[in-house]
Amino acid sequence: MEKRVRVRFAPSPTGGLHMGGVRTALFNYLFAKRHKGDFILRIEDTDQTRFVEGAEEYIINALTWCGIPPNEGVGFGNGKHAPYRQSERKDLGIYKTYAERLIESGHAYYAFDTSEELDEMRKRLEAAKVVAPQYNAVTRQTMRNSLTLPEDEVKRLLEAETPHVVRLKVPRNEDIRFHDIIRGWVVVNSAQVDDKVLLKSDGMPTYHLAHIVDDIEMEISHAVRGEEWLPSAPAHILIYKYLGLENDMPKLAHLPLILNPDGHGKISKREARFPVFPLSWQDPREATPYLGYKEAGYYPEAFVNILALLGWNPGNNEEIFSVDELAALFDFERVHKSGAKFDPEKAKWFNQQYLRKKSDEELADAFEPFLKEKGFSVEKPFLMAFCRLVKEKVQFVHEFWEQGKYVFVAPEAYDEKVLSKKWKENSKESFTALMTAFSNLKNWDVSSITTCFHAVEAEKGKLDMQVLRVLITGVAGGPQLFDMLELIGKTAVSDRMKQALEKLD
RNA sequence: GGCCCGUUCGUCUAGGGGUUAGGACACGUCCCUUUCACGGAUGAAACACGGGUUCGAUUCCCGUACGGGCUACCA
Repeated sequence: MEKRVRVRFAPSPTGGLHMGGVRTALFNYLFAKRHKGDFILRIEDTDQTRFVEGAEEYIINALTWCGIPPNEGVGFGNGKHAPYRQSERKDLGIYKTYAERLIESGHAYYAFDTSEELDEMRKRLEAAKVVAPQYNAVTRQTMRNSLTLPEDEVKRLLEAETPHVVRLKVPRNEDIRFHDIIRGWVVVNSAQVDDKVLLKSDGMPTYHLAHIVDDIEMEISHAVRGEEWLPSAPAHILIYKYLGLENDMPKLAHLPLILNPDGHGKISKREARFPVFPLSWQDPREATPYLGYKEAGYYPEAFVNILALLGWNPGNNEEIFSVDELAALFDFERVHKSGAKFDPEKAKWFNQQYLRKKSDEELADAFEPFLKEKGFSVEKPFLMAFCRLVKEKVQFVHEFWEQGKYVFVAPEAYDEKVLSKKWKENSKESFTALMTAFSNLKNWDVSSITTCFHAVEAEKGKLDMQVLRVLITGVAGGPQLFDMLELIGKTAVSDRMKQALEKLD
């Protein structure tokens, strides 16, 4: 019988959760949904030195904003496997029990080496032209551990509470073979694996031990994580094996990384030319906050959509998917092996697709605060009409201002390019006639404006619409002109034309 | 350096032993439009290289190159 699908997202609270992390969370969420399983948030706070205030809360908020909330875990309700913070689980003695099991079966040992001694060992090896110095089957024989020290000495050190770690005893030369859902079979020789620290001298487990213990205890069915974990997977396989849990271990899936658009490497927060965090992140150690996708004007649906298509796609030409649609389609079979460079331009396009689906009312409500900030306040129906007109031109709500501010403010300058090309000898006369005709109009709506415009043209000859646009708005482009005129209003249009015609000869 | 993973247009990708190698973003052109967009059409643009295997390889295998990851008492 297949195990119930239970997956986890297990970040460490060492900073803001960036988009790579969100993508990992997303794939976990999607997979859980698809199989009607559980999605768990576990906080891996085993490194006290890297703990960052506010990070955990940020992670919870970010997942919530993205619309991919876990249904179990820190911040999302306790299941029967609480607690979900590793620091709390450590206090329960969970990890120590497993570490002791490994020691008893001879697969782990105590090591008393100080960090100075470890440094010395590395230096010595480097001097001897060893390219990758590591604590392993060979070097452990020269170090101070329960494998080299006399039994009574070890006992004495332990009783004296001498600082020590517990290390995994990795065999010297043994092929470790494991299966990854995305990558297939991977084989690594144990000579490449060092004797990983399982329990640190402060009593905390390392990631390597802790995640295995928790995945087992929490009945995790699939361990889905970033590709950066692939090299340590062989050590993890060994731990499962030595614990006798090979058959209970979760299936492994290592996700491809999200890479920087132009430069190299995985995406980093320093890149700064586009947001890397879902929500703005203020690191307590830094002065300036990082802008998030939310603050940049992205819809969470768009953000999630973008992320979903980085390293996965449904196999057809469709690109716009809601989270629910993604969940119905998602499959590790279709997850790529190679990393994907993130394209900020396409990200904007995605947001535009979602913006266009919004109603005029939603857009008006969203834009209102921006307008207010600029010092304007208008009736809702007016703002809705405004949004209807301008929405085709924007990718973000805040762009409504830049793209349509002339509806609210009379222009101070007029597009030189258009005027130098299209402003003719008789332009002033014809547009003055148009202005007069406009001011005599009884009804101020698109059809009256259109009729009036044509009537003046019949009398005075062709009137250039782009010139008219420039006279009213100052700029060469914008939404449907006559609709704009209607919106701006008869009085304002007349005033603006008058002002413009006075400035132009 | 070592180990591991990868490699289709600039980017995200579809495809897969025989295809005019498809789509999307960005870019160019045209149509629609008395303005501006949207929209539509269209163009340029890719199988990293070298060896195999095969009647045939972009697709399978091996090398090379390139890219990425890891190489901590960090995750």
